[in-house]
Amino acid sequence: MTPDLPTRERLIVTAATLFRKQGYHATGLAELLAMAGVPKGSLYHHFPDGKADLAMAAADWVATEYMRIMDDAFGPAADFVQGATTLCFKLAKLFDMLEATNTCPLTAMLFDGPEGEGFRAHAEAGFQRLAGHLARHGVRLGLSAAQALDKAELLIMAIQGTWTIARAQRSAAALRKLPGRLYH
Amino acid sequence: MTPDLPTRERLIVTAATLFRKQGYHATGLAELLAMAGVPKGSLYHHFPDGKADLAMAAADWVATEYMRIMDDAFGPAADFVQGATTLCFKLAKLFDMLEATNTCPLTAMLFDGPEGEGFRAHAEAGFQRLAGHLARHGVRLGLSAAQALDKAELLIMAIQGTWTIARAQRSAAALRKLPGRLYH
DNA sequence: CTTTTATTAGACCATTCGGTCTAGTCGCAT
DNA sequence: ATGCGACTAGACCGAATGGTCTAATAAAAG
Repeated sequence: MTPDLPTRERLIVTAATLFRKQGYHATGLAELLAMAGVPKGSLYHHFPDGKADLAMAAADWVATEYMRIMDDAFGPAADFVQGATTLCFKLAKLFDMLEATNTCPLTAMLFDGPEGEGFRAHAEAGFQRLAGHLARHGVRLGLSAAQALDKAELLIMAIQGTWTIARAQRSAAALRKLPGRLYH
Repeated sequence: MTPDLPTRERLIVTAATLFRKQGYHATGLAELLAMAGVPKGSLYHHFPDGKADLAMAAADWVATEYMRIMDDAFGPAADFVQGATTLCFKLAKLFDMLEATNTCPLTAMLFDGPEGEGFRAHAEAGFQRLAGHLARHGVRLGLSAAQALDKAELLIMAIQGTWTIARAQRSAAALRKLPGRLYH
């Protein structure tokens, strides 16, 4: 799993991968540690609160990755719709690369995570950050602040739901159809 | 929990409730049985394959419920957009009633369930059934078959993603805003 | 009433869960 | 070289997991 990253990073990436594929509760620590090639002691050294702590870090990592993909898609775009279209196709490609087994990065962290208010708030903040980031692209491309946030939030929500269906169907087709359906 | 239903039904309803609130893997059999007031023996009598078997039945039950709500919303509607708007508001009300802790009925069964191909296929079929059902309303309201399916699938996907966000935000506001965003 | 089938009841089991804890190892500053 | 802090290693733990099994009970049929 992901060659010679520092232990801490390797744990985060492995956790993100596994949580996205199976969910938080379906992933055992033993499985996670085996895949990361890291002993238990190291986990609790880097993440004193264990699995829940790791989930926080994984959520952050995943959100950052997501923002990077957004930038790649919207950077060269001439308008919001074009950026959104590129984003959907990029995600469809990612979906295929992950062999259709992974869930939407966002959904994984919003749906299934450690119990308790702490993580919920963290996940909500993560979504807010993502939406804000995407909205900024909208503004840059000429939308009003309100319009941009509206379009950004709708797009993220739609992608989330669509990805979930796409996984059940084992096909990225729904993701590729999304822009056409959303902006006819 | 839901007074004097036959044991089998009580198990299904309790399972659907719990899976929707916490997910499949986060729900223990002990918890489930305690809430349903049913001993273990009865579970394995009615559902020989145990938890996974019960999850199938719960998924079916939830899909049927969802279709009933769709009918309530689209039955009196004059066009698709009106029906969709009513549906979103009905779901928002349901969301509030469940104290914002539950996930979208569909998402729960698509995201987190028993391992193995069997359940995935079952969940996919459930979505297909739902989309087909909703599309039939669309056709009845004047859309072409292709248009109706497009709009039905998009609506269901958007609701799914939106509900997930709504839960993270502990507010049904996003669900109520959805129709306006989707159909400007 | 007697027999038979459907259902309930829960003790019991192996396994796995997340988490703790004590040794030991490594790199680096002195 | 020595001492120190960061990190690794994995044995170990109690609790909880899903699942099995036998005995008791209820309901229906003869």
